[in-house]
Amino acid sequence: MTEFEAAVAKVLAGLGEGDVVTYGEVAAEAGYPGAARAVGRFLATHEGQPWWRVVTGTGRLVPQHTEEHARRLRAEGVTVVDGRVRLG
DNA sequence: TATCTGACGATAG
DNA sequence: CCTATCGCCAGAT
Repeated sequence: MTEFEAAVAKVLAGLGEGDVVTYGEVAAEAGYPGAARAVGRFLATHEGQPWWRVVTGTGRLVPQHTEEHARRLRAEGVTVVDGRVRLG
């Protein structure tokens, strides 16, 4: 577990049910602004993380995982339309 | 150390 | 709204 991973995991742990953030937000909160891709890699390689509460900067769900992603978000009360989270 | 890859992001067309 | 391209960072080989 690297410092970067620990920081990201900590930010994710702070999320609650129905809460959604972007990769950029997570990276910035973790102290690594601009490392959005690294966040995605972390979620993709590490299990046990609330990855479904993380979406792209435009509200798009995780590519190639939109089905499972949308399903999990809906389960937490998040409105998903056409593979995207309703921005409000 | 060099090179490639990916669940990203912003900009241009 | 879409796709295409470049820039970004951290990890793996």
